[in-house]
This record gives sequence, structure tokens and C-alpha cells, in this order.
Amino acid sequence: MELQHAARCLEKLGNPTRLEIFRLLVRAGEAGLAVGQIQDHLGIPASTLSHHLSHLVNVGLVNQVRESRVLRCTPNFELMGQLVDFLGEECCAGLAAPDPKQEAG
Amino acid sequence: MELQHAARCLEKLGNPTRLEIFRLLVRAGEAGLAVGQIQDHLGIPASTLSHHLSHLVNVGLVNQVRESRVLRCTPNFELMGQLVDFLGEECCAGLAAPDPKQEAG
DNA sequence: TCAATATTTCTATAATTCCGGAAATATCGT
DNA sequence: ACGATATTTCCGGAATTATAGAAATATTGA
Repeated sequence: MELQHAARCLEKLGNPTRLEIFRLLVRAGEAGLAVGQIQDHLGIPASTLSHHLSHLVNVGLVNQVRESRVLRCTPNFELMGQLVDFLGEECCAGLAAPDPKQEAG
Repeated sequence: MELQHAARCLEKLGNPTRLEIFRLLVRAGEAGLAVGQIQDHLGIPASTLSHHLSHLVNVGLVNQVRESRVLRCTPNFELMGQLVDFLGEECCAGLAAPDPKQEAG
């Protein structure tokens, strides 16, 4: 994962409301939650929630799939894993076991 | 680590310039870098750099210590580790299963 | 004290983000 | 088509953030 994309993901997760949305989806697991269910949990206006969700979808952290009238949102575990890996490798060197893998930069 | 603090850290790391500053410091290791050295690497105005650094210092991700005329900046590996842990535990559940007590059935 | 270096604070402006009501769009059941 | 439900888009104002030049502060050395 490149720094620019990582920064973009971090920026989106950096909003408390969005971080809570994402955590909620992770806890919901592979099944995820419909937008309305997220709204029930957070109690924020629909338009505000929709804005936040679009941010997460834009960077790829959340996927959406239409199921008749509801829009099911699922977390992108793989991307999140890559982001955590980026932080661990690029930004935590020295903390744990040193990674023999060398980056090109 | 609580969600609010995590969000605050993520927000700060979410700026490309700041993420690059932090990565630079991590690569510099425990010794860190003086503000001027960071400036040499990034080539941005001093006031802009100082502003970004203050964000990182405020959330605790960077420590600063005066050494005569230069200000040495070091990354807070421990806090960064806690942040990565938070993301791994709260936002990556389902990727792996390192936590057996959640695997009840 | 004066000069040089290192960094921050002050100040201003431009750009971006956040928020939410209102209106629009999409889908379903009848 | 109509009405109900689910969600987004439009719009605009308020708040925050980014950027950087100029001035200020701290430290060192002569």
C-alpha cells in the first residue's frame, strides 16, 4: 500500500463518527449492516450518515450492495488489513520483530 | 485505547505530509530527527512544518526534546503500537482469530 | 551586546470538511 | 399508478484545517 492511499484511509477513519461506523460494521462481521441499521445505532440524520458512508466507500474501506430496498454495507477486511500492515511496517519499525523484507524507497 | 483518542491519532496521520513526517521519524529510529533535518527532507516552509509537528505532538505521536539549539523529534512507538492494536482488535475482527475468548461458537 | 542559527507564534487567506433539512431517486407491494 | 420505505443528492452556512510570510523567541558563540 502506498503512502498516499494509506493517508486517505486514515483521514477517513480519523473522524469519530466514521470510525464508529466502521467499527460497527466490523463487529457485524461479513454480513455487515444496512444503512438504516447503522442509523438506528448511531441516531444521526440520514443525510449526514450517507455523507460519512460515501467517504468510506470512496476509499474502499466499505463495500455496498443493494438488496432490494436496503443497501447492505460491509467492511473491506482485506484493505483494512493492508492498512494495518502499512502502519506496522512503515510506522512501527523497532517495536517488534524487525522485518527482513526491504522496501524499495 | 479509546475510540476518541484513536480517531484523533488517525486524523493527524491522515494528512499525507504528516504521515510522511511520521514515517521519516520512524525510519530514523530511536534517535529521531531534528526539525531542521525533517525540513531538509520534505522541503516545506518552516512554519508549515512546525504546524504539522505540533499536531503530532499534541496527540502524543511525536515527542520533542531540546538539544541546545535544535529540537529533536522522536516517534512514540508505544502509542503507535497501541493504535495499531486498536485497529487490529476493533476494526479487523474476522481477518484472523488471535483472540480465543471471542471464539465461543 | 551583537550576530547567527533553529524553531515557533502571529496573522491572514484559501480550501476543505461537517452538518442537516429539503427534495430527489430507487425499490417494493398492492 | 400510487403510497410507503430506504437512501442519496442538493444546497448552504458554520467550523475547521492547510499554507506560508513576517515577526518573535530561544540558544550559542565571539
